[in-house]
Amino acid sequence: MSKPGSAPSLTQAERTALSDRAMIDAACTLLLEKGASGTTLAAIGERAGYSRGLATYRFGSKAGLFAAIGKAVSKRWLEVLNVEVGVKTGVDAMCAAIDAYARFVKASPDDARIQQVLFSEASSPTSESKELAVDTYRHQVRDVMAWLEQGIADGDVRADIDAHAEAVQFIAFLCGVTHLWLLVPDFVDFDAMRESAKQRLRRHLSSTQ
Amino acid sequence: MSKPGSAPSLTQAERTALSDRAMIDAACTLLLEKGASGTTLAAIGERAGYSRGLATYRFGSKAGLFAAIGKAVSKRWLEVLNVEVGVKTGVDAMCAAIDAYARFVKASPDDARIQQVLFSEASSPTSESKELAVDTYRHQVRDVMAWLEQGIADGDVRADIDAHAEAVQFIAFLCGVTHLWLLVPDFVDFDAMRESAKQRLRRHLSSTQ
DNA sequence: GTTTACTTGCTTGTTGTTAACAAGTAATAT
DNA sequence: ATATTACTTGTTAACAACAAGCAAGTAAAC
Repeated sequence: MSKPGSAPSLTQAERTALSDRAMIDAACTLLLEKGASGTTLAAIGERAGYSRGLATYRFGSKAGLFAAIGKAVSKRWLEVLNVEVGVKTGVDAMCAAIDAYARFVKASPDDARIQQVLFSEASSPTSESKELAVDTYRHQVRDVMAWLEQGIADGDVRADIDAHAEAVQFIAFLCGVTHLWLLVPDFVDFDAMRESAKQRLRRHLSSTQ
Repeated sequence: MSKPGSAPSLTQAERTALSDRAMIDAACTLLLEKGASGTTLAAIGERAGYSRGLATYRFGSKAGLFAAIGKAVSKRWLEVLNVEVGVKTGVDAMCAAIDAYARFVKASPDDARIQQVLFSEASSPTSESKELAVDTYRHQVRDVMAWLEQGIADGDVRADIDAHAEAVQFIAFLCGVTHLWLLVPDFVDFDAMRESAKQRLRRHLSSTQ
């Protein structure tokens, strides 16, 4: 509160929060435009209105910044998922997850694109974002597995399935659809896919044919 | 045939073929070890027994070399696929494709890994290998679609499906499974997945329940 | 209330690595 | 003998990462 007038007069904590956010926003824009390897730390800092060195200074490294972005995006997706799935279990929960994902991609396509770009990098043997991707997938598979096991316990899901294998295949399906959608957008119509995928799930997993 | 003894005395064409192969082999080894971004052109040339500059000289650029590798791997996969599918159509052809893929991954895991690493890079907006990946996927979807349409014509496949959407989902499923397998190998058991996936296909697509 | 010591947010200088290209050399083909 | 070809070495520009520095802010001492 020392300088009234021109300067906004922020506390130091507010300043870092502001510049962090500005750089994350800039990084997202550049990620969508030029991809991970085409995005430079200098460009991020400068587009955010700061110097070329700030991004490294704050996030330690390029991988550190990308990890922060990946974490934020994953968090937003999990919120959408939790709202849609709620307390559902079994095939209902999986169908809700499909709807949630279609909704997420429609409402926040940039988030979906960014997650896909960052997680694709994780395929590289030395990728530093590998851990985040692996943890995310592990978590998702565990959730789906729990839905299936509860569904079996409730008698809604066939008892002769391998819950883990089915969960992995379900997550793999969503991964693959996103991958193809990002690569060839006109190929994948999420709405057309939704009903077909849900029908397939029910036919395959429901105990009540 | 001028220098008997020490030098192997090869024609120029033989020499380039030899060095090209040596560099592609070296690049594959390094790709599996360190990923695409961790692999340097200098390391490729030197591991192949040549200078740091030869890889650039021959393939024009890093992307050019990777494209050559991607093309070679895709070609080998398509050969395996064609042998397994043969003249099958409809759901039978799709089941054969699943078997072929499981066989390919088991017989040539390195090929599968390399293809996955290279195609993952294609997710990047500025990727130069994007075109190859898109073409490959387009080709595969077209094939699956043709199988489905023939199956519908023959009365083996339900006539009320969207062949294109189903084909995209089938390819997406295979992409996703590979992606997860590369990222978390102990997660994905191709053999456990095979039967389940084939059963799901039949239940979903066959006209004869 | 003013001066002094310290912290913090950010910038600029620098280094090592890398892809890409250009210029060169020596072996091969004609 | 001359031209072509296979390959190497020199060089440049871009980049990530780090270190040193600067200026604005903050708190303590007098």
